[in-house]
Amino acid sequence: MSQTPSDDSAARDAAGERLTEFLRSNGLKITRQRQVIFQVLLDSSAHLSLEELFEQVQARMEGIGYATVYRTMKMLTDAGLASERRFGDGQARYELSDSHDHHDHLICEDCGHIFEFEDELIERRQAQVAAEHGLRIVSHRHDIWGRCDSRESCSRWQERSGA
Amino acid sequence: MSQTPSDDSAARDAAGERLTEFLRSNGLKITRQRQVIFQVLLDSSAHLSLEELFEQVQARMEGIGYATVYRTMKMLTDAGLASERRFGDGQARYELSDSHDHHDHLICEDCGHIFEFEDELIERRQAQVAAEHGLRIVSHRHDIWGRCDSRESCSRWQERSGA
DNA sequence: ATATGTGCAAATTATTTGCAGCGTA
DNA sequence: TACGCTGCAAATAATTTGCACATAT
Repeated sequence: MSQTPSDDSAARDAAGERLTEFLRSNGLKITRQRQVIFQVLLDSSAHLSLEELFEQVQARMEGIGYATVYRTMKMLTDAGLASERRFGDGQARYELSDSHDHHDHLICEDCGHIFEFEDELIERRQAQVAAEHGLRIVSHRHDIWGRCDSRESCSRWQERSGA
Repeated sequence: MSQTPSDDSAARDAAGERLTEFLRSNGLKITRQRQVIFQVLLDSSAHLSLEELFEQVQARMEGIGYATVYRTMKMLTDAGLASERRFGDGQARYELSDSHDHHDHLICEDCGHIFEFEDELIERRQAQVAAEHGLRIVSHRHDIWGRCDSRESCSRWQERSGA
C-alpha cells in the first residue's frame, strides 16, 4: 500500500538530518524538544493542528509546553522545513515541506480527510490568469471542499486520519 | 472608466431591496445600523476587513459598536447576502455576494490590491480532480499571490483601493 | 561560561456573548 | 406593547511574549 519500510526510514533519516543541519548552520541549538516535534511531523503524514501536534509531542515527552511547540513550528516554517496551512476551522495546520512542495488540498467535509493534489493544467492556467492581470505569481492556495462519494470510503478515512 | 452613474445607483437600489426583503421575510428588524453597514459594503467594491468596515460605518453613524458590525456580518453571511474570505492576514474580509458568486482572488503582495477572476477551465479541471479522488465538490477557494508587473500599475492600484 | 531555549503565566488579537436599555413592527 | 437589536464590557480562543531557570555548545 505504500513504500517498503527501509525506504521510509531512509527518508526519515534524511529529513532528520535536514533539521540538525539547519539548526547547526544557523547557530541554533539542537534540543530534545525540537527533535521530538520534528519527528512527530515526520511520522504523521497528516496536516496536524497545533493541538494535535502538541498531544502527540507530549505523549513522547512529558512536560513540554504549548509555547515551545508554537515557537518551534514558527521556526520550522520560517526555515522552510515545514509549512503552515489554514483550512478555515480557525486553527493553523502544519506539515513538513517536501520536494514536491506545491500540492493543493481537497477536503472532505464529512470525515475531515485531506487529500493532496497537484495539477499541471491548473498550474499553467493560473499563470496565464495572473499574466492577464499583469501579475507574476509568487504563491497560491487552492483548496476544494467536498464530500466523499461513498459512505464506506468516507468512514474508512475517518478512522485512519483521526482528525 | 466604469459604468454610468445611473447603472450604479440602479444596482445599489436593487441590492438595497434585497436586504430589506430578506429582513422582512425573516421577521428581522430593519434597523439603521443594518442599512448603513450594508450600504458601506455596497459602496465599496473592495474586500473590507472588519476594522475597515467598522471605520467606514462609524463615519456615517457615530456610536455604532464593533459587536453590531460583527453580528450583522454574520447575519449577512448566513443569509448569503455577503461572503467572508480569509487571505491569511489573520482577519476576515467581507464582500457582497453578487450574481457571479464564484470568483477567486489574485492578490498583489506589494500594493494589496485584490483582483477577482473566474476561469472555466480551472473550474472544470477542479471537478475532474475531485472526481478522481471520489469526492463531489461543495465549494472551493483559490487564491493566487503575486506582484504587479509594473511599478506604475501597482502604485496606481494602491491609491485606488486604500487597503 | 554563555547565549539560546524552555516552561509557565500573563498579554495580545480576533471574535463572541451576556445583559440592560432602545427602537422597530 | 413586545420582542428583537444595540452598545458596552466581559468572556473565549488562538497565538505571542516576558521572565527566571535550564541546557546545549
